[in-house]
Amino acid sequence: MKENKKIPPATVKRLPLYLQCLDLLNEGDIGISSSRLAELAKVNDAQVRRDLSYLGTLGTRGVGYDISTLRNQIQLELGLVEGWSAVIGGTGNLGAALAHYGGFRDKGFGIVGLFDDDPKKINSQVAGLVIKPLSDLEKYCEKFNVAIGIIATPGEYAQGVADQLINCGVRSILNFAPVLLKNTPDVQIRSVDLSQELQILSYYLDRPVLKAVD
Amino acid sequence: MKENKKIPPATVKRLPLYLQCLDLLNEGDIGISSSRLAELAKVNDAQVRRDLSYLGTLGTRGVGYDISTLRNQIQLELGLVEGWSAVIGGTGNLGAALAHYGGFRDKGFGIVGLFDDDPKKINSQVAGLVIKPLSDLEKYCEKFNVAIGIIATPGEYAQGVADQLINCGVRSILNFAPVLLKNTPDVQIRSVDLSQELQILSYYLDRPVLKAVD
DNA sequence: TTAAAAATGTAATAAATAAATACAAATAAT
DNA sequence: ATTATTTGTATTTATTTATTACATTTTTAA
Repeated sequence: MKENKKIPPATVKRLPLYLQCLDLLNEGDIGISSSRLAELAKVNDAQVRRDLSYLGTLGTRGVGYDISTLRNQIQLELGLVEGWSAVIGGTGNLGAALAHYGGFRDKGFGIVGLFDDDPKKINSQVAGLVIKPLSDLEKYCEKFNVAIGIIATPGEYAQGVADQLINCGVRSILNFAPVLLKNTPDVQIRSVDLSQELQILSYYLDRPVLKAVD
Repeated sequence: MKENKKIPPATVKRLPLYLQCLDLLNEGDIGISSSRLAELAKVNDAQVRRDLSYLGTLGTRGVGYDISTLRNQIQLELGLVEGWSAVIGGTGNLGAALAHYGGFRDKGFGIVGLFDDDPKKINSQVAGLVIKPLSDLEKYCEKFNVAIGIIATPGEYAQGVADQLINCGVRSILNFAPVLLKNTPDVQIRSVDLSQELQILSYYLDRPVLKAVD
């Protein structure tokens, strides 16, 4: 368990963004300045330096940051080098999309199981994985030491799947179902609601002057 | 165009949440108090009252809020009654998932076109819609008065699709590709990066004591 | 009829976040 | 050597968000 350096949530949110920006650079590039990174990430350059300073003294005065050091340190801080295993509950279109999504594996997350309770789907394959019934969840969690559960079921099944995940020891859940999951102590739940995002966009649709924030 | 009442972004973000919570209530329920709604939405009850007060004087002191009035007013404020048309660019797994996703139609958004430049996909059907080449985008935008573009392509094509959408007069974009789109004046861009969400979750995975914020 | 309870609306305050400024310290370039 | 560059960080300022507190209104009930 890492000690709690207490990086502000707003900074944690920007770290993946910085990582993304670093991937835009040319292969040959060695270093980058805070101002250049700020430009790519569309934030203030002092903010970049402040954010990065939470990870330690990474840069060199008068020079800038070494790109590969920066990438490594951010990945380390975010825990992207731990090889976390994840499972996906729900294998409809969204579940399948997530299973195929290369972005997860690129970032060090391995999808080790797909689960669904629809008899028509069980034992069929998606993205090279055989869909299993949720009753097999515990077995998988033990075998692969699953750290993350991704919920992609219709709303009405989401809480049930969450309960089973938590019951199997999963302590981090990324929820794509359009429901608010119950809070459980020591369980981190992060929800992404596609329709809510569209609704927020809709508000600003009529009001081009206003600027939405993240 | 609506006048700019300037509702704080944090409030705009919670309005869809309140709408979701209202849908959880029993059919028979007529009214709801700020504290009950706060409990469902997991926020402070004063926050609920403050948020709702931006929409006008909706409640009755000593009584609470009329559920259907509340629902109507939030929908009105968010522009969910305008029947916006949307198109989806990119018809891979994620695009298909979004095309099938009922949550959009439920909230008043109509998907009127699917676009992809992969010859193997053009003219095939997904969710009852025929996939068209992006060269047809302009025609569709005129015909259906498309207000929203949803980008679900791989990262490398996202900016190109965005440019075409903007060129066709689309002024609101919901981007699911893992790239930062260029800012364009008067164009609202909202990005959802699935892998970034997972990375943020990953940070908190090792630090159960800390509490993530949205 | 009056008093107590319930609940909103909002002013005032507090907390968190973000942005800007400033500058010493380290490095590189001339 | 001197100048220019750039980090790291302290300090300040501004902005946004969240919370507290309470007057006001309505309902309930004694």
